[in-house]
Amino acid sequence: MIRISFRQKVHLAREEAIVAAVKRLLAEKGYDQMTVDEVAAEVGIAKASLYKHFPSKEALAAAAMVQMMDLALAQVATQQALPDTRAIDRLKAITRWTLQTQLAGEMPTLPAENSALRNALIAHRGYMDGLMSLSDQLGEWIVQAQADGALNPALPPEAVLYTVFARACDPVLGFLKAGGNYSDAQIVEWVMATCFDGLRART
Amino acid sequence: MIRISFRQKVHLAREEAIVAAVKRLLAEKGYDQMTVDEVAAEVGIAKASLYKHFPSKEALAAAAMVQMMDLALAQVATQQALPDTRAIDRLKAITRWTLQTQLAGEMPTLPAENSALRNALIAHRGYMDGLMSLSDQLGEWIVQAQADGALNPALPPEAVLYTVFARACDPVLGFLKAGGNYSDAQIVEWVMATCFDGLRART
DNA sequence: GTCTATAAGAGGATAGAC
DNA sequence: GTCTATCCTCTTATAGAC
Repeated sequence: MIRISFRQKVHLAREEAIVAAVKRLLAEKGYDQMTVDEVAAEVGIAKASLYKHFPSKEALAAAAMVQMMDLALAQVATQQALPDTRAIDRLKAITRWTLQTQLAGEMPTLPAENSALRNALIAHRGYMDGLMSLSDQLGEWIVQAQADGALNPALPPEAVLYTVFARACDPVLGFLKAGGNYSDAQIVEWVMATCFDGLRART
Repeated sequence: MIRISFRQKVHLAREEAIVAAVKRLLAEKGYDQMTVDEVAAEVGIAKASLYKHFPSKEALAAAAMVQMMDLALAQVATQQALPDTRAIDRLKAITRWTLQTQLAGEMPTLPAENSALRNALIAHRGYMDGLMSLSDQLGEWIVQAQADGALNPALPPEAVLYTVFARACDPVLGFLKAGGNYSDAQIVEWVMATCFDGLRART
């Protein structure tokens, strides 16, 4: 029993190492430019061994995306647990976490419109469940924040939701960071400001 | 002489057809997923003939990007020619054109962080000249609009510039369009609103 | 389950006839 | 300059020994 349990632990640890490598490479290069050879090299095992754990490159990427989804849901749960917090502040907290994660190079790029990965994710139950759950939760906060008069009520909640999601792949972060003139914290605050307050001056 | 001129016209017309096909495919699938075979098929010529006009896939894409840059510069010139127009309104007009173009499926996706295309573009004089010119012009408007009290003066002009550029690949447009519930015009106005006025309610 | 070696195929680029 | 046919590299995926 102990021996099997130990093997399972090793097995799980290896899979976690694989997913961690995929997450990093996905964030760095995107799905198309990430090769399975690179993943194997980064983990330090042979490519054929990778395929014993995951049946395809798509499955590899999907596992990484599911883990990101879980992290996002954990952030939501954290906000949920805070009492007496306004919906708008919860939304901002999630958005800030998203920006910080992307800036740290730990946010796998979301699949572009017509990626092969997109189809794999749509067919992936765990990922879609997470996405629905996340959308539902954020949707509630959005409606609440609009009722509170904190969010522009003229925008459909759907549009607000997508705008928050899109921060996960906002290229502005990378552009500003590439300049090298600003701290990560400063960049995050500026993008938060453009997102929630807009470019126009507030009177 | 006439014969040569005629041949040149045919040559130019063919190259324009090629670039048009590339622009469309680039907008539809992105650089990585666009194949040279597809381009040749869409133009209706053999792949080897394509390579008589452009030496590589990168050059093909660069030509399309240069044409988009020229279109953007033409929009800027149009705004420039309008007398008595506020800088903020010129910026908004350019942004709106960008959104409309993307929504119409005519905006080649900008190269992601580490694309092979990105390096080709950085080495491309015509593209970089256009980009500089565009940045300078928009930069002037941004500074002017901040001085007018129309744009948030706390944001570095750089951040505003990148935020406007990023509208060219904003996934929110595609998400909202995929829902099928809203007109293109409505979608554009909502994204314009989130961009300039932000998500928060204006008091 | 890990490895080495290799199949299978896509896709960028070119040779050479016309 | 256009075509057909081909080359060659890269990449996903698998076979088969251990």
